[in-house]
Amino acid sequence: MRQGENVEVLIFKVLSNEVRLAIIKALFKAPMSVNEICETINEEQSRVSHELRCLTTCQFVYFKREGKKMIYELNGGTATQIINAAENHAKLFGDNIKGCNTLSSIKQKSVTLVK
Amino acid sequence: MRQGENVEVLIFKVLSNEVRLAIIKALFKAPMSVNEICETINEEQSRVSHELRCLTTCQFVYFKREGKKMIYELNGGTATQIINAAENHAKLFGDNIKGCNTLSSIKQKSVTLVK
DNA sequence: TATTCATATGTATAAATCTTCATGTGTAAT
DNA sequence: ATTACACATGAAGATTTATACATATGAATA
Repeated sequence: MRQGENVEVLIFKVLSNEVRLAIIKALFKAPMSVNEICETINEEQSRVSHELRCLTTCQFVYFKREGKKMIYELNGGTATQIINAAENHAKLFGDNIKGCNTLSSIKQKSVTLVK
Repeated sequence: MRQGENVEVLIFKVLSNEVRLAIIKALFKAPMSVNEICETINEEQSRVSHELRCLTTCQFVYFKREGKKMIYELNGGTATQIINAAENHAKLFGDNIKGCNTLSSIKQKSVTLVK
């Protein structure tokens, strides 16, 4: 992260990652242990643990111990709200966005709307 | 961007940048030329142009020429929806998130909620 | 208490993104 | 047609983030 970065930017950074987003979406359905998350999203355990730490720190999920397992659960509905709003944009404009190869240097090909 | 990345992740990536978010927020108020954006958010022109290209490609803004100037304008309300939802999360949990130093290796300090 | 299971953490390399500088392009005015 | 203005683009080095591997930790059970 860069210096002085604001909270909103950080929130979007957390969500702008395939694995973290997949974890959140998996937890939409139900609380799960780490292994269950790994199976659901088909990712390696240490990878998932790293991302879960990020998600708990940013309060998108919390956890509780159950014997040897850690059960992760979504924290409130804010993640859902943000993701739904993004899905709305994706629904409207997704086809254009899909063509992107890089972020800073996206190849622009007559994708601009003009009123 | 990584291979096969989905549209939602890309949308969040676009928003997870100080300058791009600042541009969008500047355009909340009114359509502006590139120079006006530069002055408003206090950033260099080439930087702003690069980020505007990203924003137009992803359909958050569009533009029209007016003489020598290019006037940039927000495209619909989806950006506002997404940002408002993020602000909602920030309002609830921002204090914890602020403590973060890096993204993948956030230092976790008893920030976890337990029901 | 030794072992196994479930998960977390540290770290190094690879990959992506940011940022700046130099320069290119289009429009309008001289 | 030349110049100035407004903006866009290319590219490279700097910085951040992702990813994978090795290993550590805590709980339960033998």
